[in-house]
Amino acid sequence: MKNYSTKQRAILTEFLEKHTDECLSTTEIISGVAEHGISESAVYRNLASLESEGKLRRVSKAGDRKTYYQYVDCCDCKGKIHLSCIKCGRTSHLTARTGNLLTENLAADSDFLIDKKETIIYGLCKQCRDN
Amino acid sequence: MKNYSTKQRAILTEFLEKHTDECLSTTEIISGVAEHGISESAVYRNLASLESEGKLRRVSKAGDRKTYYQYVDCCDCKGKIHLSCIKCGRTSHLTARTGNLLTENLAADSDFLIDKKETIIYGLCKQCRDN
DNA sequence: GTAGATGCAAACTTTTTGCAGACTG
DNA sequence: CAGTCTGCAAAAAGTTTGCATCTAC
Repeated sequence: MKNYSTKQRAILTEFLEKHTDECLSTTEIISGVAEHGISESAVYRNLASLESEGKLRRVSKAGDRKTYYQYVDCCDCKGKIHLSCIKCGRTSHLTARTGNLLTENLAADSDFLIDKKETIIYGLCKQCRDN
Repeated sequence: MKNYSTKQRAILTEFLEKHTDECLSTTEIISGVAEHGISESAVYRNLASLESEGKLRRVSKAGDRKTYYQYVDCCDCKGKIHLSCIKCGRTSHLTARTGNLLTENLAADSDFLIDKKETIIYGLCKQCRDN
């Protein structure tokens, strides 16, 4: 079963790429692309397919019952662990050095093999901490 | 608005404590306590309240659209970062040493203040990696 | 031409809410 | 007694699915 490149999939992907490293709720995505001509069901089907391809990650926020998605297919993200601010929602990346050190320590301490793509470190970014 | 200690809240808490560090879906929780006499709505209300007290964390699993909950109020969990195996679902803890090192590196690299309670590191545990 | 994808509407599932009665402190 | 919580049933929200039609390759 291969993917056809349809207009709808392109619109959705373009929208997600514009919002790389932001967490978007399903509702936001649906209404964000609706005007360009995609039905709700096509959005759901494409989100599921992008997720299974590993280009999209579903995340949940504390104290909020909605489903959020984050596009993680950009080259910046490759092999990097995400940092996500619980206050402003913005995402950045762990430096390779600290990431590698963590990977090594996890292996040494607990024989645990980290999945960098799935892991998100939550906390406060510099700006939000200062305010 | 203070919490009354009701029979239902006690049943739910006891159930969750029995499954510390496991991820339970809402459905599993509801059916797990139903026989002891709690309505679905009371479960939802108590889950929400435990979550807002920080005793419970909502998590989502890749490729699965359900909502999961993890009880993080046990003393073992205090101040420790969780490791969660994406294959078997079991959870363990990052050693204090590696946790502190990570905290320091995050502060030094990115001025990022980690929230240990919210952060989950995903990957493969020793057993699952070997099989 | 065929495998896939889409839109729509209906079916489901999950979660929230209103309300009267029951319980806690 | 006042403030909360519970169960139930109804409502709302979120997600999936069947089907006829359309599109990509």
